[in-house]
Amino acid sequence: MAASPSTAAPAAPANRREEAKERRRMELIDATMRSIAKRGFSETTLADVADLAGLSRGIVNFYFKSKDVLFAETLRFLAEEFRQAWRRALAKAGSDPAQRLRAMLMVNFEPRIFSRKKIAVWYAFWGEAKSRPAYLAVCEEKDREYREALDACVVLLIENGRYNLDPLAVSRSFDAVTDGFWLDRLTDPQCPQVEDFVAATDLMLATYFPKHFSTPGRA
Amino acid sequence: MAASPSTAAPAAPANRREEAKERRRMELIDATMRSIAKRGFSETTLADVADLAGLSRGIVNFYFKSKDVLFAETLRFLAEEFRQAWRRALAKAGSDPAQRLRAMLMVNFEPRIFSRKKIAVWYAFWGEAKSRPAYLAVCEEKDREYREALDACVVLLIENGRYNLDPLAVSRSFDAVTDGFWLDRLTDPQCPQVEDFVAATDLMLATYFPKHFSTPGRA
DNA sequence: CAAACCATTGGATGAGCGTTCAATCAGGAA
DNA sequence: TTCCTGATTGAACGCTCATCCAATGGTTTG
Repeated sequence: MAASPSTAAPAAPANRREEAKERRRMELIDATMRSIAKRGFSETTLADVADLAGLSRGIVNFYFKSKDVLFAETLRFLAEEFRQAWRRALAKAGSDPAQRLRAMLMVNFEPRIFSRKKIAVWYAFWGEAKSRPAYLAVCEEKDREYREALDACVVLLIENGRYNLDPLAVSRSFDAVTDGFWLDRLTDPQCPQVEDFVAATDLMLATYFPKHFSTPGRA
Repeated sequence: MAASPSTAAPAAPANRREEAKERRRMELIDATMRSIAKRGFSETTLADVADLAGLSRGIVNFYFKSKDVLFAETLRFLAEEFRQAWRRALAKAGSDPAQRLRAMLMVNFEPRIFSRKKIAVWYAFWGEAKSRPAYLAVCEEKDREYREALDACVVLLIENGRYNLDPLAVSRSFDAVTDGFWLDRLTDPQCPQVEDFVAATDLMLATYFPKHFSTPGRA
């Protein structure tokens, strides 16, 4: 855990430079997400990104080689954030398969993840993904890893409870339902609170795995 | 049901003109969908649409007032196709609430609907919808109508079988899961056959409503 | 303090695109 | 056949945008 010699001094100048640079990159990625959420992918311009970041017009091409690279890095940031979130949740969930499965699903509704801004960006990329292999690769890897972890939880839980269920079909359905809730969040501007989505997910868990989950309270 | 005098003659010249015009419009809308599916929304140009339709560059602005209008009409076409599909399915399903619910869900997997081309277009629009009120309105209306019909089926089925389920949560989940399957179809280029999605949906039906649906065969 | 370096600016450039429109073409009417 | 209406073409226009770059300002180094 000890820092290497070259990075030992916390306030070393070279360090501050690097930190500042990293912060700027993040500011630009954040501005990119805001712009996509506000204007849509196809109307996002580098000028708008720079404006939202409060910086000058030419700045993006200094920090990122091109617009395409900026977009790819933005997507990569989102994928990494999501990956870390479910891994953290899994670590915190302990060893009970039921709690592990629930933890993996509930990650989708964490405030940091379940924001209209970020969901808008995910959907913008999905809309473009087919034609841009670089984006598709990032999406696919994120999806594959998450699905594999989800599959593992589901398989264990089905064995554990001797449920008569096809694990792949169940896993696929749980994965799909959270993506569908994201879409609701994106297109349905009013109503459904986070709690409603959590409740629907809990209900689904209790319905598929009644020995491990109890039905949430009803109105 | 009788045609009005002015449209009575099947091969009247004025009719042929109108028919040809309508056919051209459809060709252009189809080319638009192909272009969006191939290149993504943000890289779709009118030149590409015209090329795909095998027509000249300026043609789109003759049939549609602007690029925006062409896109809006494309979306409207998809929404209308979907609406008609589930209404037809509902009419054919008879009066049994269980069969009506299943029919409404299976519409999502009809070949005409569940094609990568069309799903790519849906997702492209969802990615842009937030920033374009005209698109959002079409999407919302389509969603609202479908959800209302779905809700009605679910409510009836829950009453009918005296299930202890929150109808809104159930309806929301079934709606979400099909949208999620669409996303799988879009981003996951290989594997899952239509039959797998149908099986997962049937499994979900059987799990929520065991008195009305039996678990599909297992491997 | 001076010198060197690096981040940052904002205007210039050129490509690509939507839109327009005058010219051309085809098919039905007379 | 000839005329006429409306469909279709494709080149031209003007605008927006990504990219580039020479000049500037600020900060670290010696």
